[in-house]
Amino acid sequence: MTLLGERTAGGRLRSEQAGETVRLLGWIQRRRDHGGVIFADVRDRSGLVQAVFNPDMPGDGFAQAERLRSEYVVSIRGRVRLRPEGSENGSLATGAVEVVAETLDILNRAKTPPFYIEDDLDVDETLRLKYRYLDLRRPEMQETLMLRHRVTQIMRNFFDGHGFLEIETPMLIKSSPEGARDYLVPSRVHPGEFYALPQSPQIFKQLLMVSGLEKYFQIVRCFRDEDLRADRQPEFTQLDVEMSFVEMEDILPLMEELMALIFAGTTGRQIAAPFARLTYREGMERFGSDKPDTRFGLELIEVGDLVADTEFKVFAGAVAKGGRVKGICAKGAAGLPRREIDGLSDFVRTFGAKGLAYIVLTAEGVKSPIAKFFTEEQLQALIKRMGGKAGDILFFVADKEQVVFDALGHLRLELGRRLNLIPVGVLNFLWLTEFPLLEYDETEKRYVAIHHPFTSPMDEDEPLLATNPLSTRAKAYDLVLNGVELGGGSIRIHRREVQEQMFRLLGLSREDAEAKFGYLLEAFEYGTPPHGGIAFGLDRLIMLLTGKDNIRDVIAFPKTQSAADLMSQAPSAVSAKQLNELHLKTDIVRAKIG
RNA sequence: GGCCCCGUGGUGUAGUUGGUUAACAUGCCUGCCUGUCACGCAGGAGAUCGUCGGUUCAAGUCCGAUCGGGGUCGCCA
Repeated sequence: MTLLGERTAGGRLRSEQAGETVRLLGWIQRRRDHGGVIFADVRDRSGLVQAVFNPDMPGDGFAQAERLRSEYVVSIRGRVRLRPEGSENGSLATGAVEVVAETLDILNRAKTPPFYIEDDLDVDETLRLKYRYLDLRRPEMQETLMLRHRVTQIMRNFFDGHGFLEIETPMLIKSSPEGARDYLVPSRVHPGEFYALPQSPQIFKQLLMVSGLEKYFQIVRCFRDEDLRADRQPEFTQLDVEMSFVEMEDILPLMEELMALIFAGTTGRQIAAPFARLTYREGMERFGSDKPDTRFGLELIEVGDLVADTEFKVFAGAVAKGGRVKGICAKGAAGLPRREIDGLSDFVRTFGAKGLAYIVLTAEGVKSPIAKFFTEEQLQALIKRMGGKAGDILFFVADKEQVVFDALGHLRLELGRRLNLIPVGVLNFLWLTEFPLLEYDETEKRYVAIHHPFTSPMDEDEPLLATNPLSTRAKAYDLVLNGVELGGGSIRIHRREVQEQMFRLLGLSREDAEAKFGYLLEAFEYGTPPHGGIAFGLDRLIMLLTGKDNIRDVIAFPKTQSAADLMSQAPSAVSAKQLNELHLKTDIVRAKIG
């Protein structure tokens, strides 16, 4: 019998196993040497169990046990027995039993690790990332990866059961001009030319629909060379889905079913379907966001009509210039110190607002730097519209529409956090629909696709493409959970003329469109079924399921904010020989490397 | 690219208005200990205070730059 063949999962031993002979394979979590008897907690993937070494054990076993240190790798053969009465450990799953060692083999010794291998670790993340293989020994990290595995298994079973095919798409693909910055891979065979790593398998999955595969899914790595955030890594994993002959109403319920299965199969939470829906417009007007967190109120309230004719030029002027004035009634916020209110002013400035007007409502009356600009009637009308009561603060932003939404949307979230309005344990799933197809990019002076250039306009809005592109709505949808965008998709364009019109709107010349996307346009001429799909960010989903607050904690080997791997030291310089083979020269002067 | 926070024995922290032996806990090493489980007791080793430069009689402490990490705005179809 091999070691593995007779192995027992130590963390699963219970009193029922008392009397059994077992083989433990694992790591020494901690050794407690009492001179005459030695205890050691043995850790494996399944958990911890206490091994006991007595001086009368056969051979040199006890002498070996005296040499044990943290993280030594051991093989222990012994007998499970109930712990002596009074020495049970209630805080350990295996605390009713212990393994009385008969043999001990030290399979490998270990240096003292740079940090403790235990949960609730309080150590610089730099160190964890440098020694990621040790960090991943910690139970909470292992549980996260196990949960992640369970989620992908549920996904695969689900899609298999619904007749989907898991099909791989290439990782070395053509660079495309739209969207995020590409990661480029130089071609050795084609000097001066480059592949891109996929930002998503978008075009390939559409071509699979052209091919008649009908139902596709893939759990696939995607790459975007943009700056990192707590929830953004340069490489991340998507659940990618595409179906033929579908409309939005086919896709959304299917995804709701999947989400319910995932939550039930991991956290055990039951999820009510169908999910709530909100149009993009409503999301912006009420929450100032296209991914609203609907777990709490503090909705944005329109006051433009009430302030258009007042003496307060900031408000009246904004309305006169076609801008907007909206407010938030912060319930019970009147206790906020002046300094904190001023801080909120700086806060909204980061989102482009020029300032934050406020009215504090107290039992004695209003306190506000802007109250003097309003008549008593105007003031009362404002307070009434906002539903303000004594103890509240009314906040206002007046600006261009997008700035008002953005500033108040973020202010709403910030106030929700500060005032502890966000309930724990609530899961608010929400579909956002009717996104605009396009927006205008001021820096590039052209339209850009909000979702991507392959998204179909809504049927009734198709004529608007020619007359008023910005008001065209898309057959696009996002799934939002508690203010986090889990994923999104759309019904795609499947007719060449419409796709060409789209490219024209995006400022691509006929030649550019042909050069960049000619193969897709041509494919559309060979009988392309109507199709659509969706993609979910797997890492973010796992982050929500595990309650982690950053994406690095749900990825086995993540990168830092500067896109580096502290363990392997990637990226790194390469040899002149490698560069020569790829016909590359850099303008970076650096010390010669090996 | 902008703004903010952090960097002191292996680890987590303290270090006052700049002042001479950089403190505490834990870990590590040695010895003792037969029922611990954050075992206990006794002893010991371990730091050029991220790096470079400046101010000063004197810098962990003040100033500047730089490197590394984190958060965020821009960016992320």
